[in-house]
Amino acid sequence: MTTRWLTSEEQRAWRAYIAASHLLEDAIDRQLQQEAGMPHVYYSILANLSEAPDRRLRMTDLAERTKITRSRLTYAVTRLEKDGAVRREGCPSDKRGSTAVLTDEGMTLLERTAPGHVDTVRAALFDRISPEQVGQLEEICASVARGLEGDDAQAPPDDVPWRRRSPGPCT
Amino acid sequence: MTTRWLTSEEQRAWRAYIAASHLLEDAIDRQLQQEAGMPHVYYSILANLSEAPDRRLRMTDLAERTKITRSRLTYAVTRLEKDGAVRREGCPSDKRGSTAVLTDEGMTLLERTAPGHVDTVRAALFDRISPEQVGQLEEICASVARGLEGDDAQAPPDDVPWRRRSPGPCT
DNA sequence: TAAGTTTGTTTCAAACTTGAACCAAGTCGA
DNA sequence: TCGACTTGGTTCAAGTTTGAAACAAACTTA
Repeated sequence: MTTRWLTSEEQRAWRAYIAASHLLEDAIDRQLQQEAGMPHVYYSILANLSEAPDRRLRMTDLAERTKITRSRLTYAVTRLEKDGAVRREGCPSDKRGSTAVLTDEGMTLLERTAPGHVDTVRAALFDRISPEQVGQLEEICASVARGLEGDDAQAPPDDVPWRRRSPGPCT
Repeated sequence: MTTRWLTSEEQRAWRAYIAASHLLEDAIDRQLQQEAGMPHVYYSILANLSEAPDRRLRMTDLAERTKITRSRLTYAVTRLEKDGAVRREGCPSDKRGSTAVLTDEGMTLLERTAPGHVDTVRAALFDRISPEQVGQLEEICASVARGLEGDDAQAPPDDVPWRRRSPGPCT
C-alpha cells in the first residue's frame, strides 16, 4: 500500500500541535522547576498520589496513570524519596510489589505549589481558548489516548482481533 | 488574587491532553527509533532542513523552528553529524554563526523513513479524529503556540507592554 | 512439586536534556 | 575607537530518560 501523506490541513494541524506541545511542556517545566524544584512529570506523580485512596499507589499502577515507563518511575520515585516527598513501602499481599506513599511533607509541597502551577496552565492554555474549544480538546485527546492506551505496537495489524482498553482518568 | 482552579471540564481536558501527548510522543519516538535510529526531535531537525532553501539553516533559526533550546540543538547536530546526516558549515557573513546542512545521505534517510513516520502519525492521530477535529486541533494549538512563542516568562507581568511575535510555521 | 512462564520492580550503561557559564564576533554610543 | 552590551554558539556538569537485562516472587502445569 502506498503511503497516504498528510493533507495540507493535517500538516498545518500537526505542525501547530508539535510547536504547541513543546512550548507548553517547556513553559510548565520551567515554572515547576523554579517553584517546586522538579519537572512536570514528578509533579504529576505527586498529584496522582494525592488523589489516590490513602495517598498510596502501586508502582505499576502509578506508571500507568502517569503514562511513563516503569524504569522512569523508579528513578523519579527514588529522587522524590530523597526529597522526602514520597516514601516507599513493601506490599504485604504481593511481596514483589512496592507502593509509593505521599508523605505529609510531599502533600504540603503540593499544596504550596499547586496554585502557581494552575496559574501557568491557565495562562498558557485555558485563558487562550474558548469553552467550546476546551470540550473539543478533550474529545480529540480522549480519542487519541484511547487508541494508544496499552498499545504495544503503534499500528495494530488487521489480523489482531482486538486489544484491551482501560477506563478512568489520569493526571 | 486567589487562584482560579480548573473547572471539571478543564480538568478532564487537561488530563486527557497530558495522557494523549505522552502516549503520542512515546509511540512516535519508539517508531522512529526503530526505523530511523533517532528520536522524534532529531527527525524533525532533518525534516526542517529538508524544507529550507538549499537545505541549510542557521543554528538559531533551526532551534526556533523546532522549538528546542540551542544547547539541545548543538548536541543533536553533533550526533547527526557523526551519523553523516548533517554537515556543519561556517557562515561567511557572520563569523560567529554556523549553519547546519542536510547531506544527501541525510536526505535519503529522511525519504526512506518518512512513510513509516507518516503512517504512525496517521494511525495514532488523524485516523482517529474527524476532519472538523483536525481544524479544531489546529486552531487550539495555534492559539497556544502564539501565546507562548518567544515568551521568556510564562505569565507576562502587566507592566510589560508587549512582546515580540514570530510568524510562519514550524515542524 | 520441579520446571517453565509471567509479573512487578530495579539496575545498569548509554544516550539525551538542562541551565549556567563561557567565548567569540557584532553593534552601539560617547 | 574604546568599552559596554548583545548575539550566535558551544561547553560542561548534573540530572534525566531509555531499553535491555537481571531478579525475585507469583502462577501454571505436567
